Amino acid sequence: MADLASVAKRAGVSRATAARAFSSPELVRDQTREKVMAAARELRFRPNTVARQLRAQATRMIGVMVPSLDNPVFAEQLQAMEVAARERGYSLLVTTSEYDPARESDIVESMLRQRVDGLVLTVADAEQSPLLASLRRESTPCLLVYNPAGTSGFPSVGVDNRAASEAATRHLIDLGHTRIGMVAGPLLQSDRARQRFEGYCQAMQSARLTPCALVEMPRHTRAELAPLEGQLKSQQPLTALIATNDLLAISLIGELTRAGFKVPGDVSIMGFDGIALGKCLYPSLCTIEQPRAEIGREAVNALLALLEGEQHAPPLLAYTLRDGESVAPPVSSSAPCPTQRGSHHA
Amino acid sequence: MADLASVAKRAGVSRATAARAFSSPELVRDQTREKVMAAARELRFRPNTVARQLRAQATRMIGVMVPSLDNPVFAEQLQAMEVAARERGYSLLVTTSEYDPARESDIVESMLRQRVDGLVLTVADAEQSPLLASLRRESTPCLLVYNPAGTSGFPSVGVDNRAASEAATRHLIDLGHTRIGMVAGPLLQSDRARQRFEGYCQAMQSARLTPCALVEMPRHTRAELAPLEGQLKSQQPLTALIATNDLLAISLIGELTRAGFKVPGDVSIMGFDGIALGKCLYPSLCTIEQPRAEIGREAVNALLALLEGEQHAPPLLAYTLRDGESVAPPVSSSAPCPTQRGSHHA
DNA sequence: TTGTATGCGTTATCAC
DNA sequence: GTGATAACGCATACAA
Repeated sequence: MADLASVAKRAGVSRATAARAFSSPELVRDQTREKVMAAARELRFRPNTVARQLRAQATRMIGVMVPSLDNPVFAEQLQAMEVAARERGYSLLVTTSEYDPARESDIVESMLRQRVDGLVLTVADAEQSPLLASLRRESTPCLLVYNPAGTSGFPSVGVDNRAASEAATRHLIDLGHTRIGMVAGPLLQSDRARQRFEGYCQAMQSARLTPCALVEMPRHTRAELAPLEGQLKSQQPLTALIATNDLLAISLIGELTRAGFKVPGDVSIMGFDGIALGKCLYPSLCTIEQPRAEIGREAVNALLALLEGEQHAPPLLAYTLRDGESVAPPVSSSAPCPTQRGSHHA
Repeated sequence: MADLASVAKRAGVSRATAARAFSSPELVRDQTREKVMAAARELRFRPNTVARQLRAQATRMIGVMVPSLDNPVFAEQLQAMEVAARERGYSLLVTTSEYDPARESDIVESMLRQRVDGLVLTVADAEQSPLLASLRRESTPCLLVYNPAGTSGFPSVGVDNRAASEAATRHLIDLGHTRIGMVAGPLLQSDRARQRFEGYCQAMQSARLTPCALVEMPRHTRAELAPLEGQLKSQQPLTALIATNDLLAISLIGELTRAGFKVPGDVSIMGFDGIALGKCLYPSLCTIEQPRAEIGREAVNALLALLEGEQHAPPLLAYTLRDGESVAPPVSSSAPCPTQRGSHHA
């Protein structure tokens, strides 16, 4: 491919002038610039970003690592990041970690070798992460997304998971539920799942209710009924469940309905994340909505601010309790309803 | 950041030797290599990929452009691509076009400047694309995903949309449906939506049934009932609908149910794409499953084959008809249902 | 306003 | 086995 030198020769100017015609057109006489551009067109010249990156010691690339793109929460955030980054002239190098610490480290190492200008990461557990520990010794700016800031030392973009989960739980309590459980993915592997459980416990205790043990599902995006059997079929069955993410909640509704339970008649289901699809279902998913797009945009903005040396600590973003048809007051056990249950509700 | 020169100095060897210690260790004496590695560790040296890319005239980066990450179909494909690419030492530069031709062109131009080794694109309409036309003049290998190969001149990875849609329609016909409609996103903007409509018409005609006009939704990921009112409330209402993508199908089920229709009792709904979530719902989504992960992997493989000069034309991949609870035989119209509904819904 | 010269960090070629 | 050197394509300090 043609390079600046050949363009310069063809235009009858020096390499420096040809270069300027592209990177600082205002420094070059109109007529000269036109000559250069014409030559460039004829040669189908295309500036080589790699060379520019090497020369400039900056890539205008952001390294992004998310656990998985199979969860719309991350895909929706990434979608917003890409738009925001492109607007400001940055590109995204995108990777997925599958929550695997070894992969996390490999990925970040390769991104650092690629000399990305900054990193936007979502790790399994920010508190326990050896990766983040070693990253603190690097000079590449780094931002966490969804991970609570905690003690990691890195700024973080996201909502207050604990408070949000507490609000979700309180919402159910306010509706009259007393036997509320929480369902999570495997291993409680993520810091946010842990915080969400804490928020739940907090809300229960504040209402003088007894938190149930966390129910762990074998996969973090698809629910099964087996681990819940006991609590659903007991004398005092749970009347509401909170899932630590929407995918879990949605599949829980599916499984419960298939098994003959009414949602929300027999059991109310609440999600967490606010993925777009939740609004389109019937019953629509009642959930804590994290502003995924705003999180993505703010991650880009905050990172670029860091790059420019500002100490712009990103604020906690606001979550929203999105009401939905998957939640209703519990059917009063004192008034066993015959045919119906809350046909609608608020 | 430390460079090879400083590592070399510290190790008491030449730059060339230091470089060899990394890129071709076998060419260097064990003892020398150890010295180099030690120096590298002490200086926290990290090879600069950008310099290597410039020198090698190859980036080991693949430029990926999808319409949107808000549709799990693309996110799931991308997830698989990322894993496959990483396995083979490649990175992904990811962009979203929002189906906007101007954006498509900008994006590809910037990726070519970045000297990606190859492109994997999903465009709105491969037949009509000026972008693809101009891309044919470039030497960068390019692969289409989901777009039918058609006349674009580029190899393409995906399923036979026409045949798949025909199979979907036939499935409904075989169940006894005769009044079947198709629902699509706005503008029929995508070549695959068009093919899917053709497949539907083909199947209808083969069965001596009359295809209905395509129903266009204002958004391509969320259905509304208004455009369907006529066909659902007529004397001879439709008994089955095929959506051109799963998100549309799922939201259609939601809206219909909310409006008092039974799915599949009153109307059967069939999707297209096979996103993972469809299996978790109740009713589970009957759909044409495209092998998203396989498509992603095969896209990477086929592109890398192209890079190595092989003329590995990727084969059409197999779709699957995934059965689901959203589809059932039509209720015999000779037995008009009394209790009927349609009580609400706009 | 334009030209000259140099360096960004690596690797490949050629000697030794 | 190892060292010296050039080249990848661009942008800038400095001189004219």
